[in-house]
Amino acid sequence: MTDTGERVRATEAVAQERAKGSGPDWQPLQPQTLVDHAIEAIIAGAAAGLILPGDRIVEVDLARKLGVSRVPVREALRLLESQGVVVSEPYKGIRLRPVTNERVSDLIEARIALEASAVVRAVAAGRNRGSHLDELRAAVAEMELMAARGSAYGVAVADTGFHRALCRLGGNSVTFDLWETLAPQCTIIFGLATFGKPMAGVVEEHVDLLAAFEAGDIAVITRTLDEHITVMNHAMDYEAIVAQRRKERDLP
Amino acid sequence: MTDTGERVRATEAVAQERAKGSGPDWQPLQPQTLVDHAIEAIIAGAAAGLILPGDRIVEVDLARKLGVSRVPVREALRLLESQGVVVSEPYKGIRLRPVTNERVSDLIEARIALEASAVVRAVAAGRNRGSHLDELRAAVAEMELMAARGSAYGVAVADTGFHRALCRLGGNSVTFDLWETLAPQCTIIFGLATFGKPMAGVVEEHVDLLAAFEAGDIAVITRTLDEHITVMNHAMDYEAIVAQRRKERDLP
DNA sequence: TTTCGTATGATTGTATACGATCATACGACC
DNA sequence: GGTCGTATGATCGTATACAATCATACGAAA
Repeated sequence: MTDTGERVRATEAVAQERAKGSGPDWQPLQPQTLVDHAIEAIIAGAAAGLILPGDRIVEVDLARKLGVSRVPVREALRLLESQGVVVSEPYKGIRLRPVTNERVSDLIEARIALEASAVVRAVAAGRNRGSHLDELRAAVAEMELMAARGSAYGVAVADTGFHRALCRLGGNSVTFDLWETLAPQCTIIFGLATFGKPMAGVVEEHVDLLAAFEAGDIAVITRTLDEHITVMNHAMDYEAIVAQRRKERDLP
Repeated sequence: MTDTGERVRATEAVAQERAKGSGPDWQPLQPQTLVDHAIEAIIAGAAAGLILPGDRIVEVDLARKLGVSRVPVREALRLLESQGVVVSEPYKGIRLRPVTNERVSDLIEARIALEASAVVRAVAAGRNRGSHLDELRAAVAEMELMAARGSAYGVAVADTGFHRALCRLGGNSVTFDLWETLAPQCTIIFGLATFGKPMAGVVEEHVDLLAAFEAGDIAVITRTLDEHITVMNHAMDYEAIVAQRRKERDLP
């Protein structure tokens, strides 16, 4: 049984444990340091639009807002920098990474590449049948529920869960960790875009994806994944969305 | 022209600039903070076997050895943690990530997946001809030179350069950054393994790879890349190598 | 003998204080 | 008027000091 050894947030750690299928086991609880809290807060703040892509992030301000000193904030920012969430220039400052349509496209493409690799491996290992699909099915069900309720956020969360589970089934912990690296950035971007229109279509797409996965038809899976790209990418102008958000915020 | 915005070491930044082919341009020089030095030192130390996988890393000791305070060391370790080079448990300690054969295999597989994705995109964009190949050719030449000199380390460096260039030609900065994330771990592992035997074979493989790339034959490229995996993976027992190193170090 | 409570040293997490660097603005000099 | 030197406030980088936590060892009580 592979253990990534990474530190993960408590909620995810639980989900990860559940996914192993070996029943509810004791989870060696990890202390939540202020660094972890800071990381989560920054991502959440970015996804909520409190800080917009390109915005300056001043350590002391952020530290004051979070009620901690600069040190944990700095360490959190360093970690986020290595994930590409923020960009930093020594002695000049840190800012939330600006969003360009090209970057969004690259981000999605990279994510798809990782997932495709994972899927191929999962199918090769026969992890595309039976109880292995439990988590995927649950995610789809959740997605349908949230779509019915009209909760775009809920759909987005379930969507992320689906792809995460898919990636984990590949069994390659490195690939999975890389995927996790990308996840926060996706959260931020899609959070800003409110994941607006499709909803119903998205759900259906995942149903298809799941079916193709169970059938082991890699060509179909790859094609379906690729459609994600084109839809996500050409359907929205993320730069415009950010500009719009900025205008809304700066005027009143 | 895309700018990843990441902080990179000066030497790499220069190479990156050169690779753009737009002539020697002014490089906006980046201050080298102690954090950067610490990162480099840790990776170098690990690759040189000063610290072995699984070894405890005590902040204050490392800080003393590097002649700096704990803060930059901590930040460096945070960054390396997010890259998977070290693992950390709050209040308990940080250690160099233990090496298992499975992990090495996963690492290589993930890297190959990224490179394959990049290659497909590079070929699709027509960046597999003419001056785009300059850097690749240079890397192969360097490899041949180093092989002739019998410098395993030199070959390894050139090898890394080749694959980095290949990945960059894909034009997806996210994919490239992910690849860079994996690079230090590969450096450490292959550094320990001394990259021993093949040498001549490795050089030849890259010549083939380059030819296939120029021909745009994706199937051949993929297959050649996959051979890397199996060779690297099944040819060596990394766990045994580390154990051997440890024994050598602990006894005298 | 086993188990539990407590003390102790080591190590990490966090806060504060200080030094280094940058961007900007202003005024002197040409 | 333009260019350069210099001052100033803001911000980041680093060092030091203190608090929190852990692993271990030791001893008392059952």
